[in-house]
Amino acid sequence: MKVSAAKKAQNREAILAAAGRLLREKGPSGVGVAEVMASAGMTHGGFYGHFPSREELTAVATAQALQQATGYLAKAVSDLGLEGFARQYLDKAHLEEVSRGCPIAATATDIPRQPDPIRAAFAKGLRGYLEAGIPEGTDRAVALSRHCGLIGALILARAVADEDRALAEELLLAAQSS
Amino acid sequence: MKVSAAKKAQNREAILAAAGRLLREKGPSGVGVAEVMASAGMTHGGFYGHFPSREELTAVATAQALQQATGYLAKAVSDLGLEGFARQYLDKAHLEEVSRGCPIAATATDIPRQPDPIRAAFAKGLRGYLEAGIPEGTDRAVALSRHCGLIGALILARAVADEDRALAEELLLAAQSS
DNA sequence: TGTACATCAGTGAACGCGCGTTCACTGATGTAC
DNA sequence: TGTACATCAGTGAACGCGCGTTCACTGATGTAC
Repeated sequence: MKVSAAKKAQNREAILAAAGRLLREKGPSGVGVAEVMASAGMTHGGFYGHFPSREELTAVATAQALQQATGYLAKAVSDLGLEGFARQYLDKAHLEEVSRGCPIAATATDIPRQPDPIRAAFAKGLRGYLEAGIPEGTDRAVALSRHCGLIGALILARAVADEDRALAEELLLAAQSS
Repeated sequence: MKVSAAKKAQNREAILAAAGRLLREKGPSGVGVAEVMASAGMTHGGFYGHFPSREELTAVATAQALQQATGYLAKAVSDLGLEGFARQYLDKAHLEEVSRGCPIAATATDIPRQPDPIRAAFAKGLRGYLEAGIPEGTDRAVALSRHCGLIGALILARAVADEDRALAEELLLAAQSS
């Protein structure tokens, strides 16, 4: 059952959207062909008409996720400044919003174990993200360090959120005021 | 071929040591029964005489790794102060020393996806680690925030170390003087 | 101290399951006339 | 505009592989006498 070219493009977007969600929820090795395709409303066999391999899909999804995050960051910093962004980033709601939240905090420790294309996509994406997160007139090192603190706090808070909610919220709050 | 009780205890330690290494290198789901046992000089079948399941081994290895890190942190903070520890923690050498380096920076984003016992071991271990990392007379929130920054910087630096070494080193340096 | 025997730590084959990938097939699309 | 046909997107069965777990077996340990 062939589908129209427009529908095929739409299916590719659905696959990528599902991969982006799974990437954040389960990490790069949690992006499974069968689950992604089911989540996009198809069966697994059709996957290879869209991407040459699971690895390639994961790399594209990684690049896309970091681009989305960069766009969001750039807008927030320009609208609210770095500290305004920090307040949003460290909001308690971000603890639970894993599947559509920051892809860096969701996957960072998995990256060194991934194959080349995924690591490359992440490295390129992270550089773009950080460059976009340095407001005019802010010292570069200070801003970089600030982003390390924000991302680190969210990662640690999420790691303990289920078992030690108090510590999770304390970390978010502590990182808020630098 | 039964072995002596002393040898059995020694084998258990070898299994745990191998698991601790693999935990840091490949994450909690990278602690595989066959690889751990081979690395400890045995075959996989004997594993279940030491631990009831792969999951239980991973939980014990996680608890042990965080205890080791806490011991190291406590000593460094008492000898060098928090900023002295920070300089050691952010040393370039720590980028490569994954298998015997900080287990938090090696596994943190994997933790929310792990089963209960592993998450519990991590949460308990992280609280202990952080409490041990607040020097006398230092504001609690400031110290917590500082640890978020250190761990976040190492995680991000490692994520890009292979593809963008300059950024990796810049992040370590930026986080040093925060 | 020496001997006979029960115990049990580790071996390696086997099983079930999930997952990435392949492939013959189907039937709707879109093109050539 | 209508018809005939080639194309090709998606289906679902099948394959190979790795991994966690089980189990019958072996032979060294350590205990009872």
